[in-house]
Amino acid sequence: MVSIHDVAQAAGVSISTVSYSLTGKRSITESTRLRVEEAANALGYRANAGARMLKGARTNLLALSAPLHAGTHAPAHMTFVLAVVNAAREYDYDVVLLTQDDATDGLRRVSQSSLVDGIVLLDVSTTDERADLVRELGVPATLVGVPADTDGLVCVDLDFERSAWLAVERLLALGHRRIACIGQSPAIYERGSNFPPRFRDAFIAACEANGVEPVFRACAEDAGSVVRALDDIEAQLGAAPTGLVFQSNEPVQAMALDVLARRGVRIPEDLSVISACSSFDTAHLEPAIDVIPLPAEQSCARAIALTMRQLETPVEPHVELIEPWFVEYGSVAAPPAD
Amino acid sequence: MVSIHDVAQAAGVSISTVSYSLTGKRSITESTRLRVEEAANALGYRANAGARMLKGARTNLLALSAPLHAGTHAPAHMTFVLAVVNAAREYDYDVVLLTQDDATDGLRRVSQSSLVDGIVLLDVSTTDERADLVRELGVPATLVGVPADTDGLVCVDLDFERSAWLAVERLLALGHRRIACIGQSPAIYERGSNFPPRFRDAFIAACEANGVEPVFRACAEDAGSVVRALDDIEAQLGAAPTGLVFQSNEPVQAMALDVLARRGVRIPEDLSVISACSSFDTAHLEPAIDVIPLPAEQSCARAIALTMRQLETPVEPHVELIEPWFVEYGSVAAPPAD
DNA sequence: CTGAAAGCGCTTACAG
DNA sequence: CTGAAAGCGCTTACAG
Repeated sequence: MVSIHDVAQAAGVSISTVSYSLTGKRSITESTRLRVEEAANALGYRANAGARMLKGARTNLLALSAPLHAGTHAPAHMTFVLAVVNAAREYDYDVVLLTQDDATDGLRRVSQSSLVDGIVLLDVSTTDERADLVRELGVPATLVGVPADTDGLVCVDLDFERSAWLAVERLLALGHRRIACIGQSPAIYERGSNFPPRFRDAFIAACEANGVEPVFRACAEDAGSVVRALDDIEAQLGAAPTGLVFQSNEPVQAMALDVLARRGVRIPEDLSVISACSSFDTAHLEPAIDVIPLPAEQSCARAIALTMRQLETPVEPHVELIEPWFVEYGSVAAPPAD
Repeated sequence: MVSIHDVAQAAGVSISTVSYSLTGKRSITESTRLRVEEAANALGYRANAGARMLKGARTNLLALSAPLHAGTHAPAHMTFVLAVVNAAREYDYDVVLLTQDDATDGLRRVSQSSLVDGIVLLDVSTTDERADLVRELGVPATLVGVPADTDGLVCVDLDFERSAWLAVERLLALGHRRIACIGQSPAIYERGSNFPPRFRDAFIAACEANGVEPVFRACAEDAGSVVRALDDIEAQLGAAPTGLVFQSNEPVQAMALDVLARRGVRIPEDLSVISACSSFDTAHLEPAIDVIPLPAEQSCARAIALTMRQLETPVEPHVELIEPWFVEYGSVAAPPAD
């Protein structure tokens, strides 16, 4: 590998001049700077990563802890991983990917060996052991997701409570009174998952605050469960709902739409449908469904920005909630006249 | 961060003794070795990554180039990424994840700065610019996938030709004569994709070699296309096929099975179905479908093993094809009596 | 405006 | 069996 000495020799300057020329950390006569840059380019020089790290400077490496438990939707997960990597590149950072197998060991390893400058945690659960670890390690870190105990942590997430209210209020404003929500698989609510319970509780609260019956139904990812969920909802309401909120993964939403279509339910004439906190493209559903997006790009960009800020200066621990927004594809309208 | 000096002081030995104790690169009196290990554990010491790299030793970091073009199936992709990370951990390696945006720039950056010891490329296309880059950089590297020009490269992949033959011969052996294959989206064959054309051509060759009409139909990922593909196949054969091979992604297979079910086609009584080179779990299809798996774990484990071997000793460039195998779920039987 | 030199934290010949 | 010291390739005070 070509070293700083090679470049210095080729440019006829000292190694410190090479370093300063390339980092721009002090002013250099234009002509020599150019000479150095030419030599560096010609030789394909890049500062040795190890040497740069050693100087106690930045390693320009971030750890991304991305466990993939069963029940995590792989495409959604991939979206977040890619969003983190791309956001990190904006700050000239590369990402070391850590997976399930060694969630805490891995984080300990890469931070205690000073391999990484900071950490981003994805898919944070309510009782996430990685949260304690982050507190213990005292490394700059940002969690995407909000654990039960946020003490001392910097967290980013979509505001799921506001998302539920947004969906409910949208339907209420149009005059809907029989509304329901199809949630994630029951298992998701039983283990310490993060946002699904928060969304569910907020959905119920929003309904109650507005004097409509809160009908929420968890739903496993198979055709039978979807049919049963739809039937249960209708039974509980005593009539077909006029507004339906999905807070489930893509296959469940696709299956439910399929069942509704076969039953002759027209969207939005008979039923208004909103897909809440979805990370996939609901415009490709049949029909396209209005969505409150789960914004991977925004969440991850904020997580990276907050991590970068922690590298410069201490950041007050806090939870940053991203305001939800609505994207219309025509699946929401006034309820049918009874 | 705690340094080797802290450990040396705590254990009352020199730093070289600490180093040798921990790396095991020379024999140390049991008692002092124990004392060192205790001190190291108590202090939570890990050798500084930068310093270790600098000594010209291993960085214990691998670059994983995982571009995600449109048309790449995200879950399949995620499976490969995780398989690489997990396989690398077996060798005490961590993985720096590089994505689309800077495929070649990124590889150049991490290898020329000596950040990584080697490279693994995923999702290699026929004319992949990363192949040229690997040749140019001269870094230990393994491609998962086979580009058109494999000169000087180490590649691993499932043997797609053999997979096609395996599927065809399975059906022929049971007496099927009207067989067809539903392939990937047409766009996949037009751009320089890697294995789909290889599979298609081998499927056709296998049919012709056995004197049956080769019916291959590319198919886009929407319900209309699936219906048309099935109809076209029947038209071309002049009758319903008795054997069907999927070489498409999960949604297309699910949609096709759905259409067939609605038409009253029973599997395997009326139609034998094989899912070829699929990375997802075909046991969850309705009905479960026999599969020739696209073995992410095996491919990635081999890719890592081959990269590791290149770190020790030069490895002769070669293409290593993984022998395909068959997993039965009961979707294949003898054809119906005409 | 530029250079010589210290030092980051390791590993590993070189001594003893 | 163990230690003192060189050196990996940078960055950055310190001189001039």
